Amino acid sequence: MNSTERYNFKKIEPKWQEKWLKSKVFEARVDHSKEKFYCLEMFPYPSGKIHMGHVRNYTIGDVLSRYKYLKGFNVMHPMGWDAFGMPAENAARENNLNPKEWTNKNISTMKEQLKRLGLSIDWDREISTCSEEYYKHQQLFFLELYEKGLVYRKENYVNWDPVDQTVLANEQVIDGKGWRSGAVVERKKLNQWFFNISKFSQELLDGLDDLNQWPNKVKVMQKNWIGKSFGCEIAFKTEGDLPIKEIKCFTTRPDTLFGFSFLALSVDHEISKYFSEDKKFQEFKKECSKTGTTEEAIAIGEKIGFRTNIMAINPLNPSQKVPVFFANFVLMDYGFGAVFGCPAHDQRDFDFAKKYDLVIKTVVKPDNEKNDFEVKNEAYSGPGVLINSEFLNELKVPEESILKTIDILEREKIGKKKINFRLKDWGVSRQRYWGCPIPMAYDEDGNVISIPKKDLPVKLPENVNLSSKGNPLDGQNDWKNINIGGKKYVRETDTLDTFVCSSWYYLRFCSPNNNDYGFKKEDVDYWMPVDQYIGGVEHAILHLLYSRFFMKALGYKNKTFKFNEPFKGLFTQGMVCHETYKDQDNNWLSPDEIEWSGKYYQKKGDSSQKIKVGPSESMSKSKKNVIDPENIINNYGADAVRLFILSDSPPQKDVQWSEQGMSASYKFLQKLWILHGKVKEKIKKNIKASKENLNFEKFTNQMISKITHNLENFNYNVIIANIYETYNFINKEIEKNIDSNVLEKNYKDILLLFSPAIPHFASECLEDLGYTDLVKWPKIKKELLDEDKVDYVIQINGKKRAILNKSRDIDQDTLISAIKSDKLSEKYLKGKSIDKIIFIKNKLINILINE
RNA sequence: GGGCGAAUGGCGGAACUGGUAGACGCGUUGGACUCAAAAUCCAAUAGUAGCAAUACUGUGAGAGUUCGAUUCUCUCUUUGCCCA
Repeated sequence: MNSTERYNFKKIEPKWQEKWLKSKVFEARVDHSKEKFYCLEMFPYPSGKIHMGHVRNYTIGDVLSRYKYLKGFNVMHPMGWDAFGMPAENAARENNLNPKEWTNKNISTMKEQLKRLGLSIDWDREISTCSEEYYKHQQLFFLELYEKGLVYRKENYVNWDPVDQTVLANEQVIDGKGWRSGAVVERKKLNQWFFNISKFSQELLDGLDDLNQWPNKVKVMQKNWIGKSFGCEIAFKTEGDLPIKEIKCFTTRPDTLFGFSFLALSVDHEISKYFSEDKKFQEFKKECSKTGTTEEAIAIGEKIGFRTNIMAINPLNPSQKVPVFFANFVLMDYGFGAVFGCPAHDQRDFDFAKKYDLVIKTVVKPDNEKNDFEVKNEAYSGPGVLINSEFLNELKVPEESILKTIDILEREKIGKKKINFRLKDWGVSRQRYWGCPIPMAYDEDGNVISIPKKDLPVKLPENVNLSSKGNPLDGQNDWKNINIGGKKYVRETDTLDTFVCSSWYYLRFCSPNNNDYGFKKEDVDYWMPVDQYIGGVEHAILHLLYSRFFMKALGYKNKTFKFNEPFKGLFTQGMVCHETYKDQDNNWLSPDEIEWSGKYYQKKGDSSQKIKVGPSESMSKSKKNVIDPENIINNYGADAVRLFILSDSPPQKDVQWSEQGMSASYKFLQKLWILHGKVKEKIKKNIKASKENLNFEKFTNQMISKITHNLENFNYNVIIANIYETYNFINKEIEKNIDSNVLEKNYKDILLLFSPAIPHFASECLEDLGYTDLVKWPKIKKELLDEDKVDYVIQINGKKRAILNKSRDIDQDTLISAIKSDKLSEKYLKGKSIDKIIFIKNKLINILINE
């Protein structure tokens, strides 16, 4: 090598990538003599090309894997493809392709792109969820869960797109219309398959306590999603001309029962059937569906009700009878689809009562109010004391009041203590082609049977007409009509939600080639749980909760895993953002359609078109603020991209893409390369010296300590700063006379410290010095960390006045006399008396004087 | 509406357990090299005053605890994210 030669990543990066692949250094094998480390990033959806979000996600994971590898762990760092899903089906329909071909083509493109990032992946473990080899195991799991009673079928309301003849997920309904067809979405009852995730509500909640390596915010989100509430089930007796004698409600505030002034029902409540002939009720129902059924619409929208002729009786005060309403703010999903209204202490009930002129009776007063306190302009939902509640008066709200009231209700057999969860069962049926077939069938009477396990997998048929309306599998008569044991059956034509595929892929990575079951127990026992899982926070709830559920469901009843939770550590990285640009007609422009004129941005080659620069937002195709990683890697190389994507922000926060930052990272590697040449030359000179050695050793040692600490804490942006610091230091120090042996040893350690972030570069430099097979993370020499001289901060009355470099471990008096002999004394202490001295060993002294 | 965070130079961000605020990078300015530009190198860069040494102010605002607060406590403001 010649030090004047530029660092040629185009030659060097492919060289190392090939080397790593051929020598299988990243191949993971069960080895009980070593401690394992399972590093997993959320696997990508093969949409076509990788994007910057992937680059960031996988770079973060790679830094960690490489570090753990050097630390001596047996690392497993696999990669796969979340390959089923709608985009493939849509793309295939639009371009008249086969989803499988489309998907596999994307996979091979993206795989090549990922390889060019130099990731330390064991590609022998690659899996794809759309392969039979994968989904056949999933079908078996489905049957196992079915046998355990964790899978069932029921009728449920869905968002139905009447044009596309399909079910839409909530997020596919935009302003009440289908995202693709634009048709007004209907509510429709459909038979669907469900996973009984709510059976594990309490377990899923309790499990969160043990996940101390998860971000707190994710745990809080899951906790809220599970939504445990403690309360009471109350049966209200009713009067009226309907054959209904009581209505059950769930409430978390039974203590406000004396403030009861109406009972509100969901329009889907079973009682609604008695009103099916009532035109006014039908109109009301229609009105309700306009405002939408999401809780958001309900919270913001107007509360409306439909008054029935039924009256409900207050169980604690039978002389009180209140009207029963249907109301748009009650959801059938929550409790029993019925709530009792206490306007004084619930804002929603308050608004409703005002509108329909209902009684507002105050039953809770804040502690600092008198007994005649009355709720006036808004509901009071805070703590206090019960009033106007007869035998409940003076109970403390909420500590005493709720439990005491429940006791009374239970004694009187009016109510029951109850825990309610918000978490609903997981509907897994999708009326789609490109998914895992559900291994079930129906006989002529509609009775369900499961496909015999020996007949698995239920393969997806290949040549399917995707342009038909509705579920393409419905039209596949050859495929759908089957014969089991001489009897005719029709296959289930729905496929599984793709979240099912991603709920167990982390297990498959442990035994990717095991043919007769989804995994091998001994593999899973060794590798699981995932030590570090890395991905976007957008999966904080669904994917992570489903995976946790799946683990528990597989272990339920028969199998026991050595662990309860699939992901021991979780890290959620931020998004990659970029400025947005619009021309004067408000059309989005991509960064390469614009240029800097010297004063403002203009359209390339058109100085008359001034560009409006918008805020930096997450990269998205619709806003055209996307930077294609492939171009960037071609121009700057993988290490430079890794360096930049790590450098600018802490990994858990959003990072702002900048061209300048990117090119600075590239230039830095060039400088580092030149420096490497200088160091190498110095090493070759075989200098014997001792004078400056300690300096270099101390610095290296400090860097080992800093970078190790920062790696352990995901401060990856600081690691990059540490690399720059190291460059600055060596670049100055190298001018001095350094012993060649010492230089070589320490510089080798420094290159090792660099290698998780910029692996190609570091490997090349190490090889250039003759180090080819290094798997040892440098150790800190404790004795070098302690300097024999220490900077003491000298404060006078809490203000920093000087820094004195004195011997380590000196006592207070020695330091004081040193200060007194310093010019400091003349300036600040002369003629003043010292009141008090605060002395912190090896750090600081604070002298308090009389001014 | 509820929950959880965040707020530090022109910008992104450092600061281990309360103990030198602003590491590192970007940008900007000045200089060197060059016929010139780019690239590269050197230097400066929180604010105010000053030629300077230096002094004072300063981590969203206000209070509190402390010898000492970016860090701990309370109130407020702004903002982000999540559930809706």
